[in-house]
Amino acid sequence: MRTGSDQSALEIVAETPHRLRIERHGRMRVPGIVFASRALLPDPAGDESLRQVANVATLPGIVRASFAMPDVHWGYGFPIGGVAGTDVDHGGVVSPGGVGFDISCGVRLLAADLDRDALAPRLGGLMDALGQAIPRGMRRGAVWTLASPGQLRDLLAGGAQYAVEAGHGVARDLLRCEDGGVVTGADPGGLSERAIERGLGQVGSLGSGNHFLEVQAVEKIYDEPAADAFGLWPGQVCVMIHCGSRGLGHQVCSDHVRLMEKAMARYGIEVPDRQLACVPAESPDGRAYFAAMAAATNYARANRQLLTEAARRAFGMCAGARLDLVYDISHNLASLEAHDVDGHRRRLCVHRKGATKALPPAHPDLPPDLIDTGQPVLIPGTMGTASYVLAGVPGNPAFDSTCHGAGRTRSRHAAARETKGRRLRDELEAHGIAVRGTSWQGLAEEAPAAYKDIDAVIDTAVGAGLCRKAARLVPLGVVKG
DNA sequence: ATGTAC
Repeated sequence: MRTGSDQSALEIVAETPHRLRIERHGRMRVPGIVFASRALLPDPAGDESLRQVANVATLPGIVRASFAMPDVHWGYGFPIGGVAGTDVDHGGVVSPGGVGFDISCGVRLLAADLDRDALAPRLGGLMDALGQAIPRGMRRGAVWTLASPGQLRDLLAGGAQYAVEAGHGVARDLLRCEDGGVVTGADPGGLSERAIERGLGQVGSLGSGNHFLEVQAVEKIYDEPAADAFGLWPGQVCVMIHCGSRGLGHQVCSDHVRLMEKAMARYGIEVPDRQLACVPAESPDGRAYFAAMAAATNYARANRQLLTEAARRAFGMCAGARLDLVYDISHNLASLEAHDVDGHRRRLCVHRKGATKALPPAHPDLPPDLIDTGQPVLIPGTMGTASYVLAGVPGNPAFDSTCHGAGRTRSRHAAARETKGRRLRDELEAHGIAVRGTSWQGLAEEAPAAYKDIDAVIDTAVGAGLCRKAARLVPLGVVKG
């Protein structure tokens, strides 16, 4: 198989129907493992993601394999849908490209005490209210305008916990956030002035691209005990929020890529692609990135918390309904974790870029009420298609990781060329899905036709032993960034 | 993803 413009062939072996192996060659330290059938791979004519899987396999300290999830596609340096663990006690690196520009981009699911049939007559009004209440698009305001850079620094240290303490949410919300809604080790003082400036006015905003707030309904339950523990039942109305750390996270990534491009030589590191800039995780530059990434992570968590409050107000007013947090989880992060590798316990820096952590049942990091089910995993589909709630399983080969979405097959440009925004809106409305967008082009770029089949992606993730299904959700209305 | 380009 040849990939894109690069004329050197990658040797790819199908190990199982759900798993391909890219054989080691050149400077690869480990093989590439892609959890996909050949049919699910992006078109190699416009996608270099398998070449990227092989490139990641050359990084210092990488162990086990360079992994790709079933939704893999071309990204900055690392593929989106990539997972890589490096041994930090043996020179293992951290790379901003392995996290992505939208640091701690993720998904939050809220469950209403409301059945879809009861909402039906009021859905239009609710969507209007959400359309008014949810700031979105490029530089278009936010739910919470911070008073000062000092207050932003408190938020960067405190995440969703800071937001709740300031009155934006309830204590129970934090029990249902990954990491309790706040990661430790953030150094807000280490962020550039530009990052702080960009962050001040965007707390509680969706942004654009594939970010959205969707009103959904539970269509099917696959795992009753898990659904019970997550608080989900058939016909229930839910809200899914997909967004990240906005301009602040983007600036953090840019700042540290630039620093690492210069610092790499000092550590004697060479990479096959400039976009894989990295430094040892346990170096001053590596620690600085981690501390800045943690601050951006807390920003993203607070962002989703503020949007939750805006959605709650709309639901209270228009539907007389309450929204409880099911879970909040990131799919763009690096974290320090202990894993068994070749019979030894190792401290790894696990990069997940467009990949979601999926801890198995009984994992010590789970809260007590989720210990028997495993970690809830939230997978947004595309507009007009299903979304999934999954759960972690034992024996996950990819450091307890799974997919994060449907995964693009067509570029934004190609999608916008082939689909008209207005027509897409009309089609969605004809299928009973209310649309509150911001730009016709933005809508067209997110056309479902530009993505893989979410059901096929999920079935592959399950078949590969990465997760199990808990519930399937279908869209009723979408507020588009 | 992103004040869609320093």
